[in-house]
Amino acid sequence: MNDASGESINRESSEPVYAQLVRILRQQVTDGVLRPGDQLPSEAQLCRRYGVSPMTVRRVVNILADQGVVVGEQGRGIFIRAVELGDASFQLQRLQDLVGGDEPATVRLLQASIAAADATTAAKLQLRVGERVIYMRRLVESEAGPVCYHVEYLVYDPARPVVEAEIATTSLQGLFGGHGQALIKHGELNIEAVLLNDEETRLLQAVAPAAGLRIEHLFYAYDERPMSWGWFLCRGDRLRFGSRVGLGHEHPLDPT
Amino acid sequence: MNDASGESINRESSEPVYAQLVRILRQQVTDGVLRPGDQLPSEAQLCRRYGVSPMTVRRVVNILADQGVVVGEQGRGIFIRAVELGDASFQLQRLQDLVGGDEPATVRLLQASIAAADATTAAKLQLRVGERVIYMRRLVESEAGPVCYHVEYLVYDPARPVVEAEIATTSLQGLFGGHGQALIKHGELNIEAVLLNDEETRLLQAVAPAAGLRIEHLFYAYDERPMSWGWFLCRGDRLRFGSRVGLGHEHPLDPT
DNA sequence: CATATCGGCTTCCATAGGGAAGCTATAGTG
DNA sequence: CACTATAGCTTCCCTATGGAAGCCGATATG
Repeated sequence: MNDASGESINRESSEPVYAQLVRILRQQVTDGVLRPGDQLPSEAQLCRRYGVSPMTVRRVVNILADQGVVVGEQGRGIFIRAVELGDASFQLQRLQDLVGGDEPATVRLLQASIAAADATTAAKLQLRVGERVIYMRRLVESEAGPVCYHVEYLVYDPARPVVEAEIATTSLQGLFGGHGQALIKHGELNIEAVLLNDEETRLLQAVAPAAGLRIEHLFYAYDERPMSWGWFLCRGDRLRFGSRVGLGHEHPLDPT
Repeated sequence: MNDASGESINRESSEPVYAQLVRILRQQVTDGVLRPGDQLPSEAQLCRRYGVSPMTVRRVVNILADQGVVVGEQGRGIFIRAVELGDASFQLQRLQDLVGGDEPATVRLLQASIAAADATTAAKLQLRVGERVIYMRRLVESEAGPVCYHVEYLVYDPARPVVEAEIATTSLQGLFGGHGQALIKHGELNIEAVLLNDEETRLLQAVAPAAGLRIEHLFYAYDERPMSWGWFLCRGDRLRFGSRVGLGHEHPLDPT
């Protein structure tokens, strides 16, 4: 009450105390009350000021720290971090949102066949040239036209027959969600800009020469053997990844 | 001791208990002991099993949860999450690392002059057409040749004269780190694939037609007014962003 | 048999308190 | 004056405990 420094904790709210405090402190940063380089009140002071326990304050500081808002230096204090260009990160999730946003995009299966691995594919999937792979091509279409062209090579394993559902996947959710039956242990992604070749240009109904975003993916099964290699090819003018740094907006890692 | 289920907590280690437990549980996931959909032992069980306090277990679970390894459902349990394509995120930090990795890239200032804002620039910077802006062009070069072309428009504010240091920035660190003197409140980033125009092709010593990655940035000052607009243009074949999903590797958010 | 209640489990939140390690400025010593 | 020791602050870690809210199955009741 004698403290005119803004909001205080509402004990009745359904919002947890720690979340409230995170919000309050973030707000002070966006309002410019706290600026990069400034020192936060010490944890003990925050306890008194907001009437919460040390553990709660500790938790709040931890959250703010790995949100990149503050940085703590043992024995010195907690300081507001300056915004850096390198903080930006692009979530692949956005691709799903973007395309699935207005009108849920449909996925059309262009081809699904069994082929022999060529040199490149064999190298990626750690097979010998000529071994059998499942070759699939899909086209993601929104109402505005084709957006994304997806090529994928799957290791053909008679012991683990590829389920129909896998091939017939016709939703982006299917492509993004559990690939197969959650057989994937981990994956490596690469993103780069490329020139579309003739076929790609035609499929995406672009005008040559056209640039595209190529998102390559390589997934490994639980036995650490490559399982799927492929890439998404998106028209440069129809797909854009956005990101934000600093505050003045909701943090991507925020809950709810 | 009677518990053969792997590692236990080392009380003497300098590694904090919570960090050890995080590591142990992650390891169990990568080893396949715990698989997507599996339920973790309850928090109480984890306490007994590893001889740590409930609060510590709670903290561990929180960390794993926002690392995306597990997901907790109130009243039911904590479950291992399946790897999803959408989990991938590309850190702009990598650009800095990539170029600054082997041989630190140099930044050459091609131009720095005062110009009148055209329609596009004025719109971005919320100025009127014709108002003065600082126009800068930089070329980032590694020993392998030009990598990145940077164009930037700064609002010309006589009250806040642009420091020499700002213009003379010749290191990537300078470009990425504190832009100016940490005047930036927040920024918006966009990444897309584009065709290089003639000048860009020439500067980057590419062969037309060539594709490039365009990273556009728009920075706001603390008064919420745009302050800087520009973009990085990188040769598609010289820059690639990598990312990983799932385990079997160190998590990007891990400390130290 | 169908339905409702309850008890035991779960995740989650918050508190109070104690202690280790690190920084800094001050007081004391040569 | 130069240098050292110390006291008081800081972040950071961990424990022990209690309670809220949600899920689920067993038990009792119509």
